Amino acid sequence: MPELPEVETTKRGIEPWLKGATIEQVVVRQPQLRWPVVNEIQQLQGQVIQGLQRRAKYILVATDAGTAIWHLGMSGSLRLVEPNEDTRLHDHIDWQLSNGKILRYHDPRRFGALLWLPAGQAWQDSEYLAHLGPEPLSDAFDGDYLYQRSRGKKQAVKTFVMDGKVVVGAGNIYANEALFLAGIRPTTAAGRISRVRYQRLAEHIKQVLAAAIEQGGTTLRDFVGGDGQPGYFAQQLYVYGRGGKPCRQCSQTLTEIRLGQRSTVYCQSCQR
DNA sequence: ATAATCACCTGCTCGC
DNA sequence: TGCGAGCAGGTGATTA
Repeated sequence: MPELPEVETTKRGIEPWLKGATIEQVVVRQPQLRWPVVNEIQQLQGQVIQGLQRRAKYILVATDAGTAIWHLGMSGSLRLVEPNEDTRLHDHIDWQLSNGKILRYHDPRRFGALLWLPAGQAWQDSEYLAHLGPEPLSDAFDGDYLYQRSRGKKQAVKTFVMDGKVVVGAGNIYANEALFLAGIRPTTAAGRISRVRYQRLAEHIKQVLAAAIEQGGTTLRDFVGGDGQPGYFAQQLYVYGRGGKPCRQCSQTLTEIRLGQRSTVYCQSCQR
């Protein structure tokens, strides 16, 4: 489920129930995730949650003892459940909260993670976060930045913008969409795209992510009781998942290829 | 250094 | 109906 808009929506959805609550118990049923859940994670017990932050697709939970860092991987989800709700297959971690709720982590593919950063180390310096590129919705990210970073690169522009060291949050769906909206063919070498075209691309990356975050707020607002499964606003996608179907702008059949092992869809007429 | 590929893991869909 | 192949929203490690 999680691209950046889904992670942001998750963060916003759970924050009201987490902030100010005490973590009474941490239950780890399956520690073998992307990285093993360390025993030190138990230091969360008894801690008051000071607040939540998102950096890239990571959700940071701050306490006086340290910071817990969630990553949802490809199939992870976090939601609040009532204490009497039975656990299901792949419900790997629970946080029992002082307000009676349980924060429950579910992740069939186990590509996600729960990391522990002891107090005293700034999370920006964490080995998992230090190398990350700018946030796409920040002022640090714009067309000039993409232009400068891409000079001399022969890599396809799509894999370039999906590289978290360049910019975070441009996952496969939104990279496909932003490239369509910017009229740029995903296979074009990153180093051969003009400044002006990168300015358009950066704007569309911002726009498509912001719009999805806005929708996420309405589509999966209910993190208590609901099943927490978001949609991808499929009705609004121009290219992702639409290979072989007609372009919504010009009706030409959309082309689907694989780029860096990821499904890539574009319009040969609208994207040059 | 750069760019492409592999690997982690389960579940679902598709074609035979 | 069953079964293998291929694919899925991420990203660090490994290979050319």
